Amino acid sequence: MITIKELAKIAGVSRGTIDRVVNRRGRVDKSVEARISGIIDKYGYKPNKVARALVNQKKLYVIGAISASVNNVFFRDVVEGVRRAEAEMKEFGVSLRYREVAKFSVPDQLACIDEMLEEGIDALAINPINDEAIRSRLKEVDRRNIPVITFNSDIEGTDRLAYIGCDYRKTGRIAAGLVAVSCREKANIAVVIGSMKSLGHHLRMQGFCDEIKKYSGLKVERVVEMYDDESTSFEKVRELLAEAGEVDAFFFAAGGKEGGLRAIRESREGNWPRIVTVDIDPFTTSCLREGLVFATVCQQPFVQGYEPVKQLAHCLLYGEKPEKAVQYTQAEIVIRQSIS
Amino acid sequence: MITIKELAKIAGVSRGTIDRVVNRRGRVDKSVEARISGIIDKYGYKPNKVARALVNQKKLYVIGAISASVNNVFFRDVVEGVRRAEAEMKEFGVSLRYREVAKFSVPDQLACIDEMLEEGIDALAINPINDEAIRSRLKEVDRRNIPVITFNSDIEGTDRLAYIGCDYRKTGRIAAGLVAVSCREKANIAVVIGSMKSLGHHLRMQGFCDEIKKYSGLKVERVVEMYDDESTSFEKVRELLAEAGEVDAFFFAAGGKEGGLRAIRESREGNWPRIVTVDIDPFTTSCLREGLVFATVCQQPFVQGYEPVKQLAHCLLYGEKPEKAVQYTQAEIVIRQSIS
DNA sequence: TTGAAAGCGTTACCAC
DNA sequence: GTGGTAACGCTTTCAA
Repeated sequence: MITIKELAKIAGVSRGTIDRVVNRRGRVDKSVEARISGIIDKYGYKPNKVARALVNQKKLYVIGAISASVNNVFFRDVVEGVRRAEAEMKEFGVSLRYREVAKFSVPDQLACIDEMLEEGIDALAINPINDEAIRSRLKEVDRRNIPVITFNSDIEGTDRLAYIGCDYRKTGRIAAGLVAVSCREKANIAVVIGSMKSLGHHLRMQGFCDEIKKYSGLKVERVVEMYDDESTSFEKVRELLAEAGEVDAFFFAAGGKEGGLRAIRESREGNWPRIVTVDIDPFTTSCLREGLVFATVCQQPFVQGYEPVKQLAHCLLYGEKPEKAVQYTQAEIVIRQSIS
Repeated sequence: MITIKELAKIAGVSRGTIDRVVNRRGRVDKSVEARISGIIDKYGYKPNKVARALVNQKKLYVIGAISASVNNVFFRDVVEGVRRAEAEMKEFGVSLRYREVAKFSVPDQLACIDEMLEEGIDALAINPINDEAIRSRLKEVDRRNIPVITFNSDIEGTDRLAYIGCDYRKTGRIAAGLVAVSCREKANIAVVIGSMKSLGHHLRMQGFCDEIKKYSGLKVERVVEMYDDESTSFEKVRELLAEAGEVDAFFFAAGGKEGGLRAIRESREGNWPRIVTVDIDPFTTSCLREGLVFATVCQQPFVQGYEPVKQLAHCLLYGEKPEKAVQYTQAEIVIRQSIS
């Protein structure tokens, strides 16, 4: 590994000049710059990360993190991941500014971004609402040379360094596979979803339906929206059960499944339909334990909190950009025996 | 974060002396040592990892890695993990010496350890055979102050820093859960295992049987050993099918499942029993695709290669010991929809 | 047993 | 534009 010092001797210039070229700081003569660039390539010089980190420790970096969620049990694990990354990076002079905003409020999220910008952040991890105003604000963030990583849900048309989160369509397909395994012959299936307008939910449902079609005998008979609301979920599922009484399997494709699950539990004791959900929380865990839910497909919420912060820190500290722009978290199948 | 320099000033000694105390290098007056230890605690001094790494880069560390396996498909992913860690740590002056030895040959493994010891290694990652001779040799390794991490299988009675690998019993339990989901009412189950004498296989079977017992109607009727040999596997499974013809589900609890699966595929076209396996390889993947195998429980082979090397490197570079002595890899359920 | 000083590879700053 | 030098926090070496 060649060092900046050796390179300087070879090029017959000072380390300062090499440094300016390597880090594109400007104030270097065009011709000199070209010559040095050549030498850098020739010798394959790569700045030493450790030495770089040592000097950079003096700086105090602030990473902003914004979750679009309040009181969502899913985000507890995300926060844990964020905190873990924070703890690990603390000794390298990286600190964190974490904030949660209401799930679907564009103005809130906008205000939050502005606030952070004002307070001063060096990088941003955000679970963005896929909205025009947010998009243009994130472009502004990028213009200020603040690196951005999105997590949990993505937003098109910005220069975010990476998206780290669920492959929604795949989650749906896997859920379908699980339902299929548990229903040998024929089955009527109901899908309970948050909102058709949510891109993630929509993709999940598509993946699910596409896959179910491959099994003759299986049919998605009903799709119910419950707007992430427990009581709506409860009511709609109860209606569904009363109506025909012929639902053999359920797929709960979003949060807010508690209401619906309670409705099922109450309605037909002992003779439950086959149920697959997404994500896990204490309630789902108890449902797995008692056998009401037989599988749930999770999306590594911890990783969704941990990785964005970690990768942004590495970006600030060592100038390392994420290798992959789209990093899907694993679609983890959890059954009763997986827990504890 | 207080530095060694400041501490030296406070204690009224030189940095050298602090360094000697912190790193237990000896040659420090007893009373001085006690006093300085007190100050270190009081100010909560922790050596700066980055600075430490910077100086230590001059050193060239060698990590030895030994897998007990030749031509095993499973270990391809392990090797990938090892290589990845190697690549990442290379720039920090860590190099790797990787070797594979025949699966059950104690003399081979012993010879391999000795060889490495002679060539000179600074740390050892090993997939040990659980044997008395190996155990005592690993104790010798420890006596030489060479940190050891075991992976894939553990060995009792040594001072290995950590074990990183599968929770065999849990894998068995999860497999049982999957079989149970797919067999609604009654079912006769056959378990195909490598060898009862292998601790891992044994635990897996126990976990499986314990869990199956919880489902009335399900019964483990037969357990077959095939000694990790494809043709034995083929023959024994064929016999089994011919014999009674009443096996509703199979659990292949070890590698060498290819023979057995072929036997099933040939025997009853279209009307296959429910099959769960462990681990994944191209053959298993194709079985998942065609629907012969409906689920396989994997154990993150990549992680089993990556983490030991990475953690040993951190140990050498920063003096960081693994936080947990037993690090189970995730028991990952894979179905057709999980792949590609 | 202890201290002083050099050095690791980088960045930042101040002259020129 | 460019060069020289100090500094980051630690380990190592040599001298006392």
